[in-house]
Amino acid sequence: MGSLTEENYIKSIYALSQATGEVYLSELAKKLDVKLPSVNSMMKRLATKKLVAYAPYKGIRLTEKGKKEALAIIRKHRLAELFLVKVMGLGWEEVHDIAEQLEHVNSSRFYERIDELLNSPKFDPHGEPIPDSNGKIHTQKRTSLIDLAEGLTATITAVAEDEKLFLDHLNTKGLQIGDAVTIKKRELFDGSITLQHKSKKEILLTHQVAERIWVEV
Amino acid sequence: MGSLTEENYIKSIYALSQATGEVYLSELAKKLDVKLPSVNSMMKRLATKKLVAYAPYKGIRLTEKGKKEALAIIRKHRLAELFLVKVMGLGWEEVHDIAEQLEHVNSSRFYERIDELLNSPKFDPHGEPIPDSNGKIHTQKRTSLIDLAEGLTATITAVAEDEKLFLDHLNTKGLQIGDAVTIKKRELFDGSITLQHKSKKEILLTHQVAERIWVEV
DNA sequence: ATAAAAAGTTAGATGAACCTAATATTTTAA
DNA sequence: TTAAAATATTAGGTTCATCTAACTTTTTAT
Repeated sequence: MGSLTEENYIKSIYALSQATGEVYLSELAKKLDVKLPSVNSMMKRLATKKLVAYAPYKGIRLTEKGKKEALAIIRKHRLAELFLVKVMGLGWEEVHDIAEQLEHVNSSRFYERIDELLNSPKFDPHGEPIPDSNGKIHTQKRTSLIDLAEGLTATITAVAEDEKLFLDHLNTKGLQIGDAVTIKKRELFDGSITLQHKSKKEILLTHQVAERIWVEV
Repeated sequence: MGSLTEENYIKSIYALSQATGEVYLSELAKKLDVKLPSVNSMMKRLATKKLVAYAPYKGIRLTEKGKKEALAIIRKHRLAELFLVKVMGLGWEEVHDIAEQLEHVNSSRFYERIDELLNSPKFDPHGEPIPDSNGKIHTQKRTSLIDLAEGLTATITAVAEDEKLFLDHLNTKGLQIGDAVTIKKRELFDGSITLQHKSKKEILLTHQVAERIWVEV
């Protein structure tokens, strides 16, 4: 296991390279809130440790070893989040920062027990899949609320952001994972969407919010 | 809040200065497994932060501010231990190392919830008192098993070591906090003690073990 | 009481993780 | 197609937490 800092680099590289398999050093620098030279020298170190493939002036990609480490950290993060919600009774909007710390706890026993207590869960409180202990992860095909035609009904399966502000917003709108919603109206002008919710209330979401909500039709 | 390293220094100073109010640099160095110059320079730093009182060639003592910080860490450690045992179902012999990591988690919400779930507990799984959120701690007068006369019956209230090897040993002997024991025989030759246990079994403890078990008559 | 042992200090070095300033390479767009 | 913008690198410096080697102060024991 690497240092806390190394783990955070690995995790961010994994997250940012999801789409293309690669990250720019500058993206990483921004995400981690450090300057480019810091990223540059860390990449050299992670490259000698065979955790990333890195050639000067080229994008960064994780090696298999690097991916495995990333998934182990993500597993711990998501197990921790679910544990904090289900066992400790915290809200889904307040668990991210705590899980950021718990994900670095080095104890297989601790995470074994969490996994047992939660009965080997498949998804975290935000609907994100939890990698299994071998790093296998179910990546579902994802449909966003903004891709649904008017009149369609769908179930919320996940949300794209694990940030307090966003989740607080969903709380005030009364939306949760598992909720069924029907598209009442899509505004052409600003992309906002009106939903019919199980609570019978109509809910207005801006495009910015709706695109971050994943559903299953 | 200081760094992880600083927190570990503070905690060790507190533990080692319990008896006399002071620690030698060399004791600290031994406990933390670092060399004397490391301790020396850290003490200068903690002194400028007003966490320790320290004069060259003199012993170290915590300031009030330092004590408060130490007690906050100890509170987190002991709450974590009890949580790991009571809520997560781990054994008292395996929670120390995990609690060493959890005690550095920076989240009042997390510890608030643990405290609530455990109903503001007063003692950790080893019988050590848990400081309250203001750092107030109940230090009980302590009687060791080796101080009891033959024929007396007492209840185990705490054990002096939070180390796997010691606790494993107590587990094999079948001893737990809360157990009632009667002193059957004290051997003058080697200080060992034979107990009558609630399980009706006789248990032989060496002096080394018996002196680490606290009881209430 | 003084010499040896124990305890503590200072100086200078190292590696991790960061920084700024200067420079080089690659991409993009006039 | 070349100049500007974006991206990446190098050089050299900082702080934290550690080290070794050399030295000083205090304690202890003959």
